[in-house]
Amino acid sequence: MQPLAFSQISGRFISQLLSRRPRISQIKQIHAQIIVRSLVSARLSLIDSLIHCYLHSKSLNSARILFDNYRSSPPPPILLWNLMMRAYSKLQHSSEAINLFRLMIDTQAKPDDYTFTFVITSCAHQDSVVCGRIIHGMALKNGTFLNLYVANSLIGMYAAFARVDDAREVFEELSETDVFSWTSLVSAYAKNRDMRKAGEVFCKMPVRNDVSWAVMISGFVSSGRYTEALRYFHDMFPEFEPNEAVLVCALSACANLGSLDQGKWIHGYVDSNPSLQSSNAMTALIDMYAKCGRIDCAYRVFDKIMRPDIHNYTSMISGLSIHGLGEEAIHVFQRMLAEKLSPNDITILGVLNGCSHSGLVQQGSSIFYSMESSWGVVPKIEHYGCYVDLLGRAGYLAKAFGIAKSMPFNPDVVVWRALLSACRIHSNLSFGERIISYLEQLDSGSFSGTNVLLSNLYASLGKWEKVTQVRKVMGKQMNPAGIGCSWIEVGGVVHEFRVADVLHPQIVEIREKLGEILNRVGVVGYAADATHVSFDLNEEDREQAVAWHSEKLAVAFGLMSSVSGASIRIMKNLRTCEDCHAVLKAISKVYDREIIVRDRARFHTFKQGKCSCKDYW
DNA sequence: CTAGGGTTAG
Repeated sequence: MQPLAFSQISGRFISQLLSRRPRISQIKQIHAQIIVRSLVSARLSLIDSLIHCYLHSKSLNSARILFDNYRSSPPPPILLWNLMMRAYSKLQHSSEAINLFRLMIDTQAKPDDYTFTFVITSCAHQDSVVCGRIIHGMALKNGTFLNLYVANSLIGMYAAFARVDDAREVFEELSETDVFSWTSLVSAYAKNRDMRKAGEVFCKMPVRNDVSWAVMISGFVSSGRYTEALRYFHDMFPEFEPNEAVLVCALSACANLGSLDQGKWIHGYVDSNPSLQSSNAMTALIDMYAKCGRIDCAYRVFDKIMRPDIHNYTSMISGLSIHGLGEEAIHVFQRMLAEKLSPNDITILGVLNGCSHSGLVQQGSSIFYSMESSWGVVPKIEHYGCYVDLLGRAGYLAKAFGIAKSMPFNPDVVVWRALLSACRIHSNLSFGERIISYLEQLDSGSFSGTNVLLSNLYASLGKWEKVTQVRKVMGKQMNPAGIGCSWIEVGGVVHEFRVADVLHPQIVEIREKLGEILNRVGVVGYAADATHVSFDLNEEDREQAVAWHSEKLAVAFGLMSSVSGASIRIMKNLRTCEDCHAVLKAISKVYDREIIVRDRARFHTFKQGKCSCKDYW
């Protein structure tokens, strides 16, 4: 810390010093000098500047103490109230900003347009819309018409709560609008998962900017419409350069689609723009590579980061975990601890997940039981779910069940499913049926995922009449669009396949190729298993449906297009069925190809007739 | 030496 030279102190000199926004250590020295030399009474505005500087250096408490002293007499100017509120809202202390607003009203100070914009922005971060509605009313009473800034923050506030009608109402009342008003309205529809309406408003916008595009792209990503997200991403060129937020969203879309080629292209774009090389972008790149099956590339991005932060570490650890590299995940976790970085709840979820899939019961248990005392992370239900999964997979069914029953949460579908899955792995029918009774009591919406597990449990025990029974129920409940969907990326284009698909333009050739594949794998002993396929079809159509199963179509297309030399990557969103597993093993052997399948968040690598994943079937 | 300082969307 450089001591300041205070030989020639005057109020004017201090005022000049403060106007240069000094660092916190210097602000404190100046503050001390103001007190020592009793400059306060001579110059009240020095206190204003001092508060300003404390806020600038994010020392809210110091600023607040000065502000509170100020409040008695004379009253602080509106500007200071506003600055305090803005600081609270910027630093995510939205409740404190609202408290201050209340205090302001109580002390008869009159809020202005700035006050309203800051406090309404804070209301957007509250749990409920109630506060925002009240303050909306006050803003209306305060002036004859709504200031554009105030109105825009109201639209943004209603957007945050997905209250499209309220947002629209404020928007319609405006006599003039700007890009903020429009973007906020688009954001309201996007938050409400209504991308059709969001798109309509987006089209009507008189002026768009990078944030408007970002809102659309992130809206598509959060409603799971990744292909459309990438289409918008491409459409924004060359009119707009994507900013960091857009790239992170686009990378997330690539990660979810397994779209490695497009992900690589974005990586190149980031590499050539130093301004885009933020921590968030690195985190998204690591995640993208990991989820596209390229843990080696993820590692390379991670290793280039000078001082990885907690988010970089978290995505690296989670990436290793979904690749079944539990030991490696723990290794990176320990490296992170050695760097004096404290894990957050997601980091711990990542490590536990890694332990779970690698059978590291000791390490996982130790992390689970010490997470609160060591790092102050209170276990959430997800952590219990992960731990139950860890114990269950390792065969400690009774212990896992005990945790599920005694944890401080009511077990949810995820926890019961983890147990049910463990019952399947360890062929424990009696435990499985007990868990099913718990699952049925939960009465929570869709049971399709549960029924898949249940039917697989019965199948693994050879109880075929039970399998048929469950499949019948499933056929009635399941959304046909949500099942049996696989996709593969070839040359930057994602090709999607469904059971009994006829939509693909090259479907005839793909079908031919599939016929050839099935003939060749028949020789090494693969026989299609009709019990796991397309339950809503009649017996007659089953034989064909077996041949048309979505993963097979994707693989056939991959072989036809010679994807990435030796390896074929398929991404899918449903559990790999036994039949698919068998055919992929056979194909990897006959065609001498490496086939990587991503099933939800897990990778299975098929190589020379074997699968890397031990715990699966 | 006083005035001015401060706004909204992902």
